[in-house]
Amino acid sequence: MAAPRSTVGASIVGPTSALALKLAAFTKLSEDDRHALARAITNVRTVDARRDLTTEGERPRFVHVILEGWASAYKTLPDGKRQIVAFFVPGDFCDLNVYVLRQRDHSIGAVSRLKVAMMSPDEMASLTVGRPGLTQALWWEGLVTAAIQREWMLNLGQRTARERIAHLLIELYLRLRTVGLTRDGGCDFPLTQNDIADATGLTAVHVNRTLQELRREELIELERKQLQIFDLARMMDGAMFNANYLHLNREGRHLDTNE
Amino acid sequence: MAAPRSTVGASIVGPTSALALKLAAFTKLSEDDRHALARAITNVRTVDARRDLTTEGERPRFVHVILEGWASAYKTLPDGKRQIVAFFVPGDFCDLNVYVLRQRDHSIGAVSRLKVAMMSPDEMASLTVGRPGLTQALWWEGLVTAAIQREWMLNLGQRTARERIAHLLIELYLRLRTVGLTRDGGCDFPLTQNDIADATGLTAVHVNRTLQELRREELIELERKQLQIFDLARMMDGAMFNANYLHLNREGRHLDTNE
DNA sequence: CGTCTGGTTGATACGACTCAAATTTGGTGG
DNA sequence: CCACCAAATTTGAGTCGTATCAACCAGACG
Repeated sequence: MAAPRSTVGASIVGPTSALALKLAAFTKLSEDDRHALARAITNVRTVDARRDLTTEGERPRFVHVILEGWASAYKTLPDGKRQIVAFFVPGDFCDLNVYVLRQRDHSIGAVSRLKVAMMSPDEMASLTVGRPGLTQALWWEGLVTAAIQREWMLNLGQRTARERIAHLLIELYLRLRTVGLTRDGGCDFPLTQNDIADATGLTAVHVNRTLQELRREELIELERKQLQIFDLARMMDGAMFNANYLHLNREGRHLDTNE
Repeated sequence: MAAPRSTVGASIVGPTSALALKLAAFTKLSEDDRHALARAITNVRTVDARRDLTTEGERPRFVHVILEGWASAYKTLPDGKRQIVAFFVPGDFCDLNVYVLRQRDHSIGAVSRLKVAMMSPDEMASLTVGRPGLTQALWWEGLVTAAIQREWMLNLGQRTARERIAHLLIELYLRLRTVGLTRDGGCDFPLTQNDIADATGLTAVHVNRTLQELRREELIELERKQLQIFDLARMMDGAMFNANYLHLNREGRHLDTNE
């Protein structure tokens, strides 16, 4: 799998934003597409770590795109149990098209300090009209989000604790890699063991012991919010990880612009 | 919550198809919208129970709409474990927009004998062009499908066996009710205990014992593929069921046509 | 320098799994 | 209509993975 070059200097809003890099994993965007994306990022908001961006029940007015930091989408039960249903990293849309619905059925919280772009329905519309490549790329983004959700169900329902955790680490590592946020085998990893527990349906205690196991076997290193994966192949094997669901192999290459 | 009237005589393809009934839970479609939907159902395929409609890895060429019967979407692991990630009942799209992707990341199987309509990308496009109400209704359908997936994650990750199973039964009952396929408290229910197990991340043995418990408490009756829910309120309570995520309260009523 | 959040450890409990076998149901052909 | 078979459901006994509860520790921060 061809990893994008590490792009340390990539601008947040420029034509090589995380979003543009991510969409490039689907199809080669035109110069115009990339500039339209960059221009669409006007309304930027900063959110402190552990603050909520939006909460369940709210009326959705904007679509959010992560520019910096990590966010999580979660649902809670009356008895206080909490399930994280998605993580969002730079380049991800939190909720494509939601403004069609009257109320949100989940909350979105900042895992680390966030910079997010807020886009109105109108802005989204003017971004896509007359840009079929970009439109399809955005559809792709939505479909991949749904595919990730399906894989998480497989994770929650069928994998063991160890497999679930390993799977999550790998997924996030690969997603960060496509937007240039890894450097050889490692990446920022702001999740607490509690976050991992809420995402995998385990308890924090069990997550702790399982992480120790992965460390003991020298598969990973994880401390001070830094993750290092020493042997990706062995990790993927142990987690029964199949990257198909991320659809990162330029599946829209027939739409590539050749400029 | 206003349940649609039972529509025993509703035609499969007419303007009161299950699909049209379902979309009406979002917005009142125009005469033209409903006829366009009816006309779009041309390529109908019948699939025997327990046969696959499409399989993982395949190139998606069509979008499927269920006209009759139930289907499931599932993923399997190399060690043979299987997770059902969705059930589809009449009026449901199996995979809105999938043709944007090069390969499917999950399979779709017939639970019972199926009638499905197959629609090409072109047909979908000509269905929506110039019909903003219908377009938004289809977006809504996609968003609700995603919302259901999130709720299932909450189910898999945080609820007990008993809650998971009760939740699944209620969800399917309510979904069938919006397309007129229930009659006072009961509905067809073609899932085997094995299917329920694969959808809830439990074993069939445990599903069996849990169903017995629900029966013993006179909450439900389930035999010969017929489900009866005796006390929906108590069931919803016991499952911590919150119907918000189904977005059935005509959230698109501002788009209603007044003809 | 105390406080707080996140991480670690130990002991114990239980919900759900496993394996194995029996029973019932539904469908099929004679 | 009955005999037969496969699929689905049910039952029992024993086990295990993960949860629970309760301390304790380390580093970050005001």
